[in-house]
Amino acid sequence: RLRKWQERIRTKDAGERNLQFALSEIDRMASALGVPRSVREVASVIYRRALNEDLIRGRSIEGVATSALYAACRQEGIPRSLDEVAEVSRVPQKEIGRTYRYISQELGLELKPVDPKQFVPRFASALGLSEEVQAKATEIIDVSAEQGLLSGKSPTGFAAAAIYAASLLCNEKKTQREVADVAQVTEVTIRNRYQEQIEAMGFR
Amino acid sequence: MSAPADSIEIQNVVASTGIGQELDLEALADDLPGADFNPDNFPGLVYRTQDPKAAALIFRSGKIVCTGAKSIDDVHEALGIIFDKLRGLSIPVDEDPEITVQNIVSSADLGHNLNLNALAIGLGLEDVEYEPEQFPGLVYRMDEPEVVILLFGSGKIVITGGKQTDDAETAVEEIVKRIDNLGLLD
DNA sequence: GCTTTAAAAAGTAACGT
DNA sequence: ACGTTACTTTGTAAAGC
Repeated sequence: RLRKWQERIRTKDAGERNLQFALSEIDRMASALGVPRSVREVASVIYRRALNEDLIRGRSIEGVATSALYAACRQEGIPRSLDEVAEVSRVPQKEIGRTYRYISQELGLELKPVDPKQFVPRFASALGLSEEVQAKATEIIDVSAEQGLLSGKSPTGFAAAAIYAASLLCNEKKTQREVADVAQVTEVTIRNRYQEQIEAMGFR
Repeated sequence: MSAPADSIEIQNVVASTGIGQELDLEALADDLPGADFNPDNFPGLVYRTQDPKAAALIFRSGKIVCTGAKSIDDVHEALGIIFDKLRGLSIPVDEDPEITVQNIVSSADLGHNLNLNALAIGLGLEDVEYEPEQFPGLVYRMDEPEVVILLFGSGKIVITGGKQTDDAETAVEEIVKRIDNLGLLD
């Protein structure tokens, strides 16, 4: 009756407010990450799909919104690392990763593993490196991945090492620390990947 | 020729049982040397056996979980030790409590490096979870037998979720077939 | 969902020296 | 630049929040 109707309206209003909140959060995080409007739209679509499929029950709105944005970046070919996404979200990285795996599975997103090459332009320009270095880093990634060195390795660490190696080869040297900072990996990881990659390239 | 199935090693067996008798865990914690009991953290009392090495979680209801054993025989041996310890404390324990194996974790070596990127696509993205930013292993859920396999670039694998001794062997033979059919066994 | 227990795989990280 | 320790993932039961 009246009470039931009021509750429906209240629920509908609450749902509407939650959706608006999620979409505004996606917008805020997307701006902070500097991703184009198209990615925000893809993220919104993923979030609405998750909402329609009732995937938010038992999860935080912000967690699903962040994961939707992370997924959208990957789908559009301009991935952000979980670290980078977690920096602009109020949700812990671990929860973002777990929620991403869940919605990705449930919505059948079937996203391919992140390609380290997709980080090269962004990391290289943040370091002020030339197109030549970017091309070299891309080549190093292709060659070492073909030789099976990529399996199990973090895409950001793999890209960081290739950029470090390329900066040396092109006489535009950046320190391991500088590269590590923009890629958000440790110098140890860059060192380890770098050693394998220069060997794969036939350098030594 | 060493078949991958021959490299299978059981690493951990989880089993549950019960003594058919309620327990006073506070008293048991005092009477069992080496027992860990922190009811604020967890309702179970933790008791470790040395030979065979295993850990038991003992609950107020008398139900017991045994984990860490390297074989099903070790599970029975470790629980036998615990049953006798309890009887030694004048606690009545059922004659021959039923022991149910809940999970067997095994490792194996396929003997070839694996291209996990190609494998993720080949095995089917819908059945695979491969997020190297979060974990270096590819997670593959197999329906028959119903187990989960973790595959690594080195070709080493982990099989978990099985309840029968031969689940791991069946799973290894099956995954080798599937990988080979994809032409991804180098 | 979480809490605890065990074990493997390999990568990454954070300590201390 | 080492070495050590510890965390990530999978599965599983138990009692209770």
